[in-house]
Amino acid sequence: MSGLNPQQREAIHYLDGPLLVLAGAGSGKTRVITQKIAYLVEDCGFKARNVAAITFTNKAAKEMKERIGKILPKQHADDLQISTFHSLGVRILREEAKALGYKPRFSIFDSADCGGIISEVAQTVDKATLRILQSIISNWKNALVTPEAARHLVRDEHENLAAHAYLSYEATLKAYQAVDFDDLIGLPVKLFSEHPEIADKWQNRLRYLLVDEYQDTNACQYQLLKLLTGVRAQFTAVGDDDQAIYGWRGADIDNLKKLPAEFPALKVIKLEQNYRSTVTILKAANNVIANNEKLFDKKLWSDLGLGEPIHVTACRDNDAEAEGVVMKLQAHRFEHRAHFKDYAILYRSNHQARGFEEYLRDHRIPYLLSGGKSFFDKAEIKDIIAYLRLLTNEDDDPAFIRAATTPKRGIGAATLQVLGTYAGERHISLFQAAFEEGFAQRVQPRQLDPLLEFCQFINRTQERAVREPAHQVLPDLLKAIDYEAFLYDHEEERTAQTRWGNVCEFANWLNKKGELDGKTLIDLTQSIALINMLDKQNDEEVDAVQLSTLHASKGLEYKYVFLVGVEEGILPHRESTDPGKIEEERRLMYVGITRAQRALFISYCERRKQAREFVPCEPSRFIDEMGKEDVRFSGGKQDAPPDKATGSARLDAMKAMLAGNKR
DNA sequence: GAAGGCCAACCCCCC
DNA sequence: GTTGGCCTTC
Repeated sequence: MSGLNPQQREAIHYLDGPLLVLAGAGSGKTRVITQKIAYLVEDCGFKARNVAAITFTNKAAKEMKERIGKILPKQHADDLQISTFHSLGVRILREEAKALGYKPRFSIFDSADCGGIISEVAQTVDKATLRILQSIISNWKNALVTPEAARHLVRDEHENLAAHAYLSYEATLKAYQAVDFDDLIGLPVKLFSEHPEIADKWQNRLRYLLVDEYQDTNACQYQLLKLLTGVRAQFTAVGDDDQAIYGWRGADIDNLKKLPAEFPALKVIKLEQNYRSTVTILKAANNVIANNEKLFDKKLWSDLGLGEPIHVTACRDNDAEAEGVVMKLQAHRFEHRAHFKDYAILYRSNHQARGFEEYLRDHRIPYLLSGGKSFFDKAEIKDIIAYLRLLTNEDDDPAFIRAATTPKRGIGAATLQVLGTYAGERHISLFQAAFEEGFAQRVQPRQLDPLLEFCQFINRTQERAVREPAHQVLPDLLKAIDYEAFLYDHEEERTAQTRWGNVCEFANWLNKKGELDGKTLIDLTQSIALINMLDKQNDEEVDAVQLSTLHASKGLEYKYVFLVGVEEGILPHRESTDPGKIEEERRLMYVGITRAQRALFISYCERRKQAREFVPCEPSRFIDEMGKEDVRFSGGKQDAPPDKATGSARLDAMKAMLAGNKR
C-alpha cells in the first residue's frame, strides 16, 4: 500500500457501497483495481472466486491477472474471475444455455458470419447498405431494443430495412444455435431478467464486482452490471469520461452520468494526479480536451517536470512520413540509449500501419502489431475454425458451408443451394438435410456422393473430438483434409508457406492446450471466438517497437510516442467531423497524446496516396488545439506552425512560380 | 456444375 | 494487400 496517494488509498478501502472512481489518464487506476482486489481477498474475507473484475480487452484481463499474481498467492489469484464482459457472458451462457433454449455447445458468430445472415434475410446485395444495417441492428441490440420495439423506432429507409431484417436475423441465429457478440451480453441480461433465481445464483457467486474502462460500457452492459450486483450494489466502477472512444460500438457516456442518479448512495472519488507524462505532454492533452464540453470537472496535473517539447512534423507524403518516423526513431533511440520497446507508433486506422511496417522491416527494426486484423481473421485460420465449429455444433450452417467447400472436394454452389432450399423447407440444418432421402432425390449422384462422404467424415471426427484431447485429433484432421497441399496448390510458394505456418502455429497452440489441460477440440472452440492475436504479447521481453491503433492503445503507455497521420479526414476521421461526432475524435487524440511518458512526436502528410493517386491533406485541427507554446514545428517549407495562412501563402507562392515559368 | 484465374474496388475503430 | 465479383475452362 506504500506509494499511494490519499485518493487512491480511499478508493481501495471504500467498501460501504457503490463507488465510482473518476481516474484521469495515467492516474494509476490499474494499480487501484489490483490493490483493491488484494485488499478484498486478504483483509476483508472475500473468497477469491467471489471477486470479479471486468476489463475492456482480453489483453488487459491477462495483464491484470499477471499483476495480481505478484501480490496474491497463486491459488487465490487463479480463483479470481477476471475477464471481459463478453468472456463472462460466454461463461454464463454455457452454464445456463438450457434456460434460453440453447444447447451448451452453441456457436459464436463473428461479424462476417452475421453479415452473411443479414445479407440473406434482407436480400440486399449492396455492401455499403449491409454494413449500415448490421450496425443499426447491433446498436439496437446494445440498447436492449427488441425486434418488435425496433419497428416503432424506424426513422429512415435504412432503419426500416434493418427492422425488417432484425426478426429473421434473430430467428436464423437461433436456428443455427449461434449467438453474435452482442448476444453474449444481451442473452445473460434476458436470462437474469426472466429467471430471478438464476440471477440470484450468480449474484451470490460474484459478490464484489470491479469494472474497468466504465466510460465505454453500453446500455446492455450496464444492465448486466446492475443485474449482477443486485440490491447489494457492491461494486467499483473506474472510468474517465475524456477517454470514451467506443461510442460507435454503442458505448454510452450517459452510463457514467446516470450512475449517481441510479445509485444515490454512490461515492465518487477523483484521481487527478498523473504519474505518467511530462507537464508539456499533459498540457497539450488538456488544451485539446478543453474544447470538449465537460461532464465531470477534473484537473489532471503532473509533477514530472517540463520535459521535451512536442514535435510536429509536416511530411511530403505518407511514404516520406514512414521514412521520417523510422529515421527519427533510430536516431532518437541511439541518442537516448533507449530500447525499441520504449517506442510506439500510433495511428487512427489499421491500413496506415502498412507503410510503417515496410520501412521497419527494411531497417531490420523489430516491431509488434497490435490490434488490426486479428490472427483469427486470417482466411486459413477461419477455414480450420469452420471445421472446429461444425464439429462442435452441427447446426452451424455457415461453418458447414465453409468447411464443405474448403478445400474443394466437388461440392459446389448449385448443390449447396438445393441443400439449403431443402433444409429450409424441413426446418433442419444443412448437415442433417444431407442425410435425408428427400434431398438425395433432388440431386445427381455426382453431387450427392462427395457431400455424403464429407458428412460422414465429420461424423467420424466428431466422435473422436468429444472424447479425445485436442492433440490426438487435430493432426489427423489436418491430414485428412490435406490442407497443406490445398494451400500450395492455390497460392504462391511464399504465401502458402506463411499461411501453412499460421495454421501450424494455431494447431500447436490448440495441441498444447490438449496436452496440458486435457481439453478437447470441442472445449476449446468457443473460447477461440473471443481471443485476439493468440495473446502472444506475454513475451514482454521482446524488444520491439509497438504499432497500434489509437483504440487498441487505450490503457497502455510508452516512453516515446509517434502519433502519425494527424490530418483532417483521418484524425478526425472524415465521417466524424460533424458536431455530434467530433468530440469522440478529440478524445481519441487525447488518448493518443496521453500514452506518451517522456516525448511525443506528431506528424502529418501534405498529400497521401489513396488508391492510385495522391490526394492533398491538411493538418488536423487538433494540432492547433494543442497550443503553440511547447510545440516545435518542422518540415514543410519553413519551420512554422501549419495554420491556414501559411498553407495558402505557400500555395500562392507556388502558383506565382508556375506563372513565372510559363512566361 | 465445379473450379481456377483475373481484375477492380475498397478501406475507421473492436469484443 | 486483400477480397469479391465475373468470366473461362474442364
